[in-house]
Amino acid sequence: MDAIDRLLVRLLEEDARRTYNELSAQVRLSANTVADRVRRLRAAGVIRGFRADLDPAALGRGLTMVSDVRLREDVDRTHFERELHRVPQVVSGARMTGEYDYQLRLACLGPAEFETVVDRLKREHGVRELRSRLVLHELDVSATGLLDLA
Amino acid sequence: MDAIDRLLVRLLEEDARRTYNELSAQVRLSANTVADRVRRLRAAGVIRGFRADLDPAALGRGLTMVSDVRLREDVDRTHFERELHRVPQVVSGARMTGEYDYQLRLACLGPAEFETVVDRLKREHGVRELRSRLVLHELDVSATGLLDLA
DNA sequence: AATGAAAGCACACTGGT
DNA sequence: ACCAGTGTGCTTTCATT
Repeated sequence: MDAIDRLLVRLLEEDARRTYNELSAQVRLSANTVADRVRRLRAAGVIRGFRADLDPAALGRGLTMVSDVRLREDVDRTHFERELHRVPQVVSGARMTGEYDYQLRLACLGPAEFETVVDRLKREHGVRELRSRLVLHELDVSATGLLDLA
Repeated sequence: MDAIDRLLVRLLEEDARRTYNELSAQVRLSANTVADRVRRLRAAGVIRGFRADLDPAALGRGLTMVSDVRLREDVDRTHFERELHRVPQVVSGARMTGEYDYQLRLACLGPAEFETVVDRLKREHGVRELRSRLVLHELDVSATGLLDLA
């Protein structure tokens, strides 16, 4: 994980579809060596994968809510986590310390859909309490931050 | 934005480096047409870009905190949002409704670094109050959700 | 919008320093 | 770890429907 690896990661973070050839020109190594390095970064788990970055709004999901969630005492967390992918509006989530057990991010068509999601989480997934707020807008914080101290 | 576009988006969401050739085999159109469709999806803003998905832990940032933030009355939100990228530990953020003004996600080396970030946000960025909790682990919710109703 | 043909590139191998 | 050469496969452009 030297300076060149960090540069490669940064370039792929900007545009994951850059060719090895293009990368090689930037880092002044052969395309071959670059491909090797990228494979190593993947194998090491630094790069988890390459994803298309989608705009929920452009897909009609203009309403994003962040919901803190507390589960009922009797529900199994592992089970909750496994079953959560059945609710398509849940776009991410994390277990957290603090007053609540999880924080979920919900991308919805509108308030009506959010309402059905709330009901569903309570009815089918053992959610006891739910504290939600609306995302007004996302900040773009140029994801290069992860590399500045790595 | 028909069913084929949705399938393409899903495939690129799984692996953004799939070739047009591979995609063409999946959707039973020519590679050419697939490339056209993907370009259109980009132009339409449905696909914002292609990103390498990095593991903060593998980069040494093993401590992720979620912090709700309230700004001092006198600070300009636009300015706050523009200057935030100077704090490399801030990996994402959003303006929100509710008791707090923003929610930030902070990827830190450890508690000591988090402490310096807290101080810096208060000293340099007009943060008045900060309510933080630790991310225990992220859930993986197979990001296909955005497409199931799109 | 979709297709096929063909030129130009990029990629994965192998082998070699 | 890095590089060069080679064959194969990919992307792109253009003409066509």
